[in-house]
Parts: sequence; structure tokens; C-alpha cells
Amino acid sequence: MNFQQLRIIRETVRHRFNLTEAANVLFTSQSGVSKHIRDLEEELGVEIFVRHGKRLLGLTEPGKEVFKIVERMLVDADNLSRVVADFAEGEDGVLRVATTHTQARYTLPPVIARFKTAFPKVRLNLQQASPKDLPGILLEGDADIAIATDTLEDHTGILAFPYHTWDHAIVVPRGHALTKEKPLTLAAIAEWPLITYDDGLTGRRRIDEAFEAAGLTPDISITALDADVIKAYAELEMGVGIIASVAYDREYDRKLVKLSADDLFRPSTSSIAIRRGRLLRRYAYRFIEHCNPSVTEDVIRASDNSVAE
Amino acid sequence: MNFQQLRIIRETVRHRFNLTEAANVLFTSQSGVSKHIRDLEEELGVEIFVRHGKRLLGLTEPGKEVFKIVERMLVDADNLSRVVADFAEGEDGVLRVATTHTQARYTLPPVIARFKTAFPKVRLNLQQASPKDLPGILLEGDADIAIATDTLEDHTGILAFPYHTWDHAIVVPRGHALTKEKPLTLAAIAEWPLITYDDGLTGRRRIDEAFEAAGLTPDISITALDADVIKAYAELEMGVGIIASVAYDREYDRKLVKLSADDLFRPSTSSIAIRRGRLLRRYAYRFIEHCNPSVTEDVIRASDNSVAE
DNA sequence: GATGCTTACGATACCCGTAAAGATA
DNA sequence: TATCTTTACGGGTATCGTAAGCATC
Repeated sequence: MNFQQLRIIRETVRHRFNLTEAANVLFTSQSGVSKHIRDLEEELGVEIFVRHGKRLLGLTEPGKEVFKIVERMLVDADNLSRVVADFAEGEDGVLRVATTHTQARYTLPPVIARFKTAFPKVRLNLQQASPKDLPGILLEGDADIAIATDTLEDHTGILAFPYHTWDHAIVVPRGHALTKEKPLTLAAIAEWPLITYDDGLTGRRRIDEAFEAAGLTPDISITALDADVIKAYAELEMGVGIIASVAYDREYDRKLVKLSADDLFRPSTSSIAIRRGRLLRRYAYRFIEHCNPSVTEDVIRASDNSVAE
Repeated sequence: MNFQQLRIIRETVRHRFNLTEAANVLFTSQSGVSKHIRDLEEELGVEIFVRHGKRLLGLTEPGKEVFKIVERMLVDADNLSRVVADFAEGEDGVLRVATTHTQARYTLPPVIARFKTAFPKVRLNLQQASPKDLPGILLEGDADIAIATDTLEDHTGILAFPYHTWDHAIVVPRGHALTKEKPLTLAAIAEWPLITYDDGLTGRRRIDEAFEAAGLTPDISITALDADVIKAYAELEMGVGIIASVAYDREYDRKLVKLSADDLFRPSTSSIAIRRGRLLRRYAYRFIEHCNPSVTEDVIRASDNSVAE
């Protein structure tokens, strides 16, 4: 058994059991890949892949177990270099944060500003992505930290901690009829065409839940990927906007009025997440602490037993 | 980086940084060992070992982190073969249980009997050891399961679950003055020379605690490694025996009387433990369930996040 | 017929072990 | 001086890549 074999197993699975592709990303030959797989299977005494003649189609049952362990070993192999980087300098390097529009645009700027002054030598790489892609980005090792709402918690292999809790709010043009509704009700809102987030985004789940519980079927006329788009259409009087409360800026959004909807929709919690078993640089733990001071390095390590002391 | 290098790191640490010994247990040459270490250090870009000239003396700070990860990787490498064995047959193999006299002699026989009928093809290897050696045995991989009182809980790298809770009891010859003491008190017991377990064994801690809390300094005249020795001397009227309640057998110990001491000493809990991150054969999980039905495979895997689904 | 996996084979690089030299206690 | 580690070097082996042969779709 050697590491090349393990890498080949991983890439073969990642590339949907296409050995040619796996060979390419590993900068080696197909023949070598093929042989390595057979060698490992022979050494372990079990078929890792399901075959149809010469084609590989998937993982066998033992293969699934093998794959899980192989992935962990490769993460650890990566951790080895990481350990060293951390001891070598400690204060410079790269931190890759993957997150959604809402977080990147509205909640993270102050966190990042403080982090930058604390770790001026760390190059921060913020990559915006769709929420549903974030787990994959984290698991493939393309980011160190992911921040989003709703999509990170339930994933195996991902460790999620609370970042912050927030509410939805209604935005309408100044003088809109809804501004006179006191108290504001779901029924009143449902009278209007709605503009809000696309499915699966930024707490959209909570919005649907609320209307359903109230027995209402709202007319959602426009769905968007971010609050800026929603606000733009709300300004154009295309309907009533529902956005994350933090996405309203009194300064910039002068044409709109924000109406509190704390009582109408259940609050959403955004999470900050890392890949289980993955060792982070010290400053990455500090970054997480900046996000939520109660999530310290000790807390994280305790949750992530595989890296426990 | 290759596995031989990892094995060399592990064995070098295990053999107190003597490369010659490490080479011997790995059936290779000193020179190879030496070179592998330097190669790995160079690849990682860090010194793993503290050196005095040419002698290795210990682990550097980054070396300690490296060692932790290396150990986990090797456990995983082992797990790979284990996975397969489990899928290959499932019902034959070896189960190695390391435990203390008390458990082996008094509490485990019925468990083992039931296990044997459930898994007739599994070769059970029961090794008796001193409690303080059990964590090491488990960590070195010389046993799959360890069962003992007090010594397994606090060890990092070991996962302990409750096995059973038991009380101490007093044993004295028939007609002994203490049999008339009702209720039995610590003060009354402390009047006599005592015969009990050696330090660190079988809940001895609880006994000391009780006397200390009562402000008594008992005369412990004989300490033994097991209840059979204690009972033998109690029969010889050398003093009052204090043993695990389960170690009294009405049938065999006819010359002795057991007096309940449930109210005098706090109960002890014995644990059943495995190495963290180590994959066990299916029947090993069944064995643990036989010991304590509430500790199922799911419970264990949930506790041991590094093997979680 | 196009894509993808396996087998065969020659070149290369890596790993191992012996032996000698150097360092430590 | 005895024990232990490093360096040097030669032999063996495993890995790799090219190319050809076959299956699958």
C-alpha cells in the first residue's frame, strides 16, 4: 500500500470512476492507475469497485468503507504539511473562506476588517459561491472555512458551529400600503406579489414554512440569488421584498422602508463550518473566534475528536 | 512520504528514540531508518526529533503534532485491512480482550459463555494484565478491548463506556465479631487489620476515600492483587477482607461470610474500552453489547467521531 | 467507431542493506 | 572502548509511461 494508490482511489471516486480523468488530475498514466487499483484490491483481498466487464461503475460495500478511511488518511497526510507550516511561521499564509452573497456582503466585512488588522500578513481569499456548492468546496479542500445558512449543518464530514442568528425583514417603497398595517401580518403580506430569495437560499426555508403554517399560498413573483436584486425590484414597485434584516442599509436604501418581520418568520441561524478532521492554521481558528467568540480552538478540537489531544 | 517512513517514526518514538531498535522491529537496516527520518523531515521542512549531535533525544514541538497524526494514519492503514476481513467472512477471526483478575474471574465468564455460543468460530483471546498496563496494551494494538475499573477512563486516545457498577463487601470468617455489628460502620471495621487490594486496583481508590472522609486511618496489613488472595488470608483470620462484592461466591467461600458494605464505600464503575479511531470487527461490537446492551455499535461510532458515518 | 480499461515491456528512480567513518557516552 | 548514527555505494525492485490489445457503449 502506498499513497499514490490512496490518491488514485480518491480521484477515481471523485471523477465518477473514470480512470482516464483520475490519471490526468494526478499527472500519471491510465495504465498506472489501473494497475495500482488492482494491486491495492489484491493486497486488501477485496474488490473496491463494482465492475461491468472492464468499466468501473461504483463502489462495492467494502469499497465504501475503504473509501471513507482512505479519505481520512489523505486528509491526515495533508495535515502533516499543515502542522509544519503552522510551526514554521505562524503568522503568514493563506486563509480561504467560502461563503454566500449575504454573508460576504453584509455580515463579514467588519469581521474581516478586524481579522486583517490582527493578521496583516495572512492573505485572505474570499470566494463567493452558491450555498449548495459550499459543502463540496469544503470537502474537496478548496476552502478552509465555509459560512452559510441552512446548507452546512447536516453534512457528514463537516463540522458546523453557530455564527449568528438573524431575522427576515420586509422592504417596501416609502409610502407603501403595508407601512400602515399595524401589526403587520402574514395575511396582509400575502396580498402582494412577493420578491425573495431563490429556493434553498438565505433562510428561504423559513419563509415558506411560515406561510404554509398560516395556510397561505403567497404569490412569489420574483426569486433572486441576493438581496441586492430583491431590493432593486422592490424599489421598482414590482412587489414586496423579503430579505435578511442585515441586508437593509438605511444609508444606501433610502428609497425603501424596512418593516420588522421578527414575529412572522422564525429566525435563521448561519453557521461557520470546517471539514472534519482537517487541521487549520492558528489564524484560521482566530478567524472563527472573530466570527463567534464562544467558538474557540478548544471548542472546535473537542468537537472534532479525530484531532483531539 | 511513504508508509515505511511513518512506521519508522512510530517505532522510533516507541523505542525511546533508539534507531537501532526501531530498525530491528521493522526488520530493516539502521541506515535506512536514519535516512528515512531525514528524508521525511526534509520533505515536511521541519525537525521532528530533538538531537544532541547525532543522538536522538525526543520529539520537537512540531514533532509531537506530527507523531499524533502519524499514529492515526497508521491506525487507519490497519483499519483498511480490518474492513476487508469484516466483509470477507464476518463470523470468524480473533477477539483479544485484556482485563484484570476481578473481571476475568468473576464478571466475564457468563458474558464470554454467551458470546461463545453466539460466535462459535471466533477465537477468543483473554489476556490478564495489571490495570495500569491496560491503556498501553490497548494503544499499542495488542488487544481489541480492555475491561477494568478506574484506569481506562481518563486516557486520551481511549474510548471508555460503562460496563457495570458494583459495590465492595466485607468478608470475615463465620462467627467473627463484625458479624454482630448492626449497622456495620467504618469505625468498627477500622478496629481490625484489613486485607484488600493493592494500590490502584479494583476500586481501592474508593476504599481509601471512604476512610479518609471519615477521618480514620485503617491498618491495612495485607494488600493483594486479587480477591482470591484476600479471601485466603481472611479465612486464615489474618484480618478483615474487603473485596468486590461480586468476588464472593456462597458456594466456594463457605468458610467466609459476606457483609454488605454498600453504604460504606461509594460504588465503583468498571469500564469497557477500545482505542479511539480503531475499527473493530462486527463481533467485537457484539461482545461489547453482551457486556452492556446499551452500548451498541451505533453508540460507539457516534462517540468515536473519527469513524463516524 | 469512440471511449475507456488492461496487459506487456523497457527505462528510470527509489528503496534497501552492507560497509566504513564519525560522534557520543 | 562500546554503542549508536550518518554517509557512501552497489544491487535489486517497484513504479512509471508508451504502446498495443480488447471490452464496452
